[in-house]
Amino acid sequence: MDILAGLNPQQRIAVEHGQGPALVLAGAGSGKTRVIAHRIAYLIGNMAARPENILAVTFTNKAAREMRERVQKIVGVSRSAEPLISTFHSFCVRLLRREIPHIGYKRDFSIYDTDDQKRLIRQILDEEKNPDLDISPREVISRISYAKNHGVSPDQYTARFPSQIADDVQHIYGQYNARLQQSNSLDFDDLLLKSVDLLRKVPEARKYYGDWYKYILVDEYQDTNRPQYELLRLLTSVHKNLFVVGDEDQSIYKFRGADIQNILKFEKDFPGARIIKLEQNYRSSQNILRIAGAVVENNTERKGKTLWTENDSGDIITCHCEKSAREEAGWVASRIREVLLENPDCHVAVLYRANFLSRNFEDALTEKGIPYAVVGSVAFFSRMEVKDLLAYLRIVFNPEDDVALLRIINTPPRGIGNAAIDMLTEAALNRNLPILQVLREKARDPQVSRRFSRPLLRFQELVDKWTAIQESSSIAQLLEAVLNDTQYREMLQKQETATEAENRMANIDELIRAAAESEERGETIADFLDRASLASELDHLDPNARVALMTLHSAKGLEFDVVFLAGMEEGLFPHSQSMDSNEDIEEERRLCYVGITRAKRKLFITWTPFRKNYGPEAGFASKMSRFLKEMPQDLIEGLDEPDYFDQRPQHRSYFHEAGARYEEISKHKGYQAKIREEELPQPKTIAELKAYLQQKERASEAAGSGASAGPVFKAGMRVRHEQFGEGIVLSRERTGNDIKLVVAFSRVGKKSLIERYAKLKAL
DNA sequence: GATTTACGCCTTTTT
DNA sequence: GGCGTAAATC
Repeated sequence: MDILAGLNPQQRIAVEHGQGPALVLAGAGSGKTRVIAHRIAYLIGNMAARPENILAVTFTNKAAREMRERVQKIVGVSRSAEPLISTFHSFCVRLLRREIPHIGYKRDFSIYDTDDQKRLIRQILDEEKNPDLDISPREVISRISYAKNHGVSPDQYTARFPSQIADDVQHIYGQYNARLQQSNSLDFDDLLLKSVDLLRKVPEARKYYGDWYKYILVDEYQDTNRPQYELLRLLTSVHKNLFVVGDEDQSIYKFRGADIQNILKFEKDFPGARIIKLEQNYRSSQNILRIAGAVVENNTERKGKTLWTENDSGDIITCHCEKSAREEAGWVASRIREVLLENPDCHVAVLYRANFLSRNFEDALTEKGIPYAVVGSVAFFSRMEVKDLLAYLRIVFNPEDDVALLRIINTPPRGIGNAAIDMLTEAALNRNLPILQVLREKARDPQVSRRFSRPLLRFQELVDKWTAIQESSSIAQLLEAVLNDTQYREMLQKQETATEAENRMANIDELIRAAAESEERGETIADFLDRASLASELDHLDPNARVALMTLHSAKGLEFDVVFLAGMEEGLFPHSQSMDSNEDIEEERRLCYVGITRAKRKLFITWTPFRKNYGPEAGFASKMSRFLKEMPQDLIEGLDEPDYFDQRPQHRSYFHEAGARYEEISKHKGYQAKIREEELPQPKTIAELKAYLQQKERASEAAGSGASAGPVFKAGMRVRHEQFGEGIVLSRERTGNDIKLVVAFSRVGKKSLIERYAKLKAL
């Protein structure tokens, strides 16, 4: 196969680029994967590069796999060396499994995913025993990750990111890092950081790998973060052959530390870099490209390129507004049915801003009998039973992995209760030892009562047994041994409903199959665990699925004949938490651009003013997304806001009210913002809204008055509860948006109740 | 120690 | 409104 055949002039220039750094600015659908694949082939075929000296980095496993297949198609499958095509994270794991002893870890380190991180953080928070420490593990994790990605160590934290909780975060951050190291474990961020660390601190390693990888190619360069950038710098310090492909208009991972500046100032970072723009789009119709371009043009943080295509102008874009999220989903499902009836081979995607939106679409599609695949709901490797079994493998593989140990120490129940676990963790903490080692001691300690030590000893013997057979048996066999010895399946049958247990057993079988397959490929237990840690749901997307449901983020890099962009409302898209700064809005806009440009032939956009929040309705009507208004209006049909009253006579009362509320409330500018802030419990009318706000003001004067009409309870009052009977109010205080009452009932004693829900009667 | 009940958090996006 | 973990209860 001729490597250069079928390439357009710009693609060809990129593929034929010689030595030195190069930046390919590739718009959506302009063939960037193609360019990388062909360049790899070109390096091997025309520049006499040895395949094993080539490293290509992608962001997802799926992209890596596809790249590998494409390269093989062009150069043919060679039995000798192949170029290394992998994600940043798996490249780092590979590097570290060989070299990490240089920086004080053991080769069989564990990888902690978000769930493991959360467990560790929670453990640390518990040990602090400090009631003033009021931070959620989630918050801590995201702050630690942010710090790590910006090269800020625990001792620099307060100085670099001052805030009210900085001291607490700094302390926990330090603890967290120490505990990770003690458990011989790395989190996702560490995989990159420790790789950088290694190459910095160990000149021989830097020289070796820098020299080894003569050509490095990076896909989706706009999404690289700082550690990734540093890693690339170190790896290219010898040959300087860094070839990156990216599109600043598709940079959507700022929240994960991606720095759009990496692509914007590439020429500064790598002097003499050649810049190549790919502007011809092969994917979408002209109309789709025009609206995509019109949206992203509103951004300032971009280099600017204009996509063009030889494709037809195509269909007009269809916008549709429904009266509820359910009906929005129903409408989408109906259109999908039409599309599939017309062309059964059509690939359709429903794209949304946040995962929780998938539910309505799943229901609607199921109702209409349309098969679909969801990306990113509950990932296979994060299912409870799968994680349990992997934790067993981890503890055999890395006996210092405390998080894995604590996960399964009493699952299934084996008589090691909370008291025993507390004793072990405390001793381990005091003596800086892995919990398993302390457990070994306590299991044989004559001072420990039999009641505690016997189960410990039995558990230890099991672990020893598995460790012993690990040498001689396959991963699948080891898993079977664990399942038998622990009676894990029996536990599921006992604890779960029949269908649930069956489901989980099927997952276990699937895991064993995956283990067997992994072994067939010649992988070790470490490879298998690494794969499980770094796998993502996207990797399992069935390419034959006609209808795919996923977030806009997951959709990057994919294409579909027909795309539905759902939930196009202010507050959802752009998301309310990304509306404060222009920088955030620009990222949301890029996300919108990504969504639009996934479509090849036809784009539908839907929204609803009356989406439910957590169950209750939002309490105000959402407005159409500003991004809709940025699109050329002549290319879209159905943009006008419909009249709800006439369309739905059968729901007249409800929608009359909702519609009236919408119109009236939107006239009162400023109220909307206020409602948002205070999370008003559903104002039904403007009068009620005003009453609420007035009452609120009075309340702030005379601190602590009630939120809604009705009797106001005070300490000392006698009250009656439907279930608990009569009692006396002891105290009344505000907690968040609610009023909490503590009432002493004569029959059932002291209870705390939420005033709004308790249905108390004054006596 | 297991089963039941309460509450708290969630809904931004992920390797 | 729903799920998972933490406390309360048996």
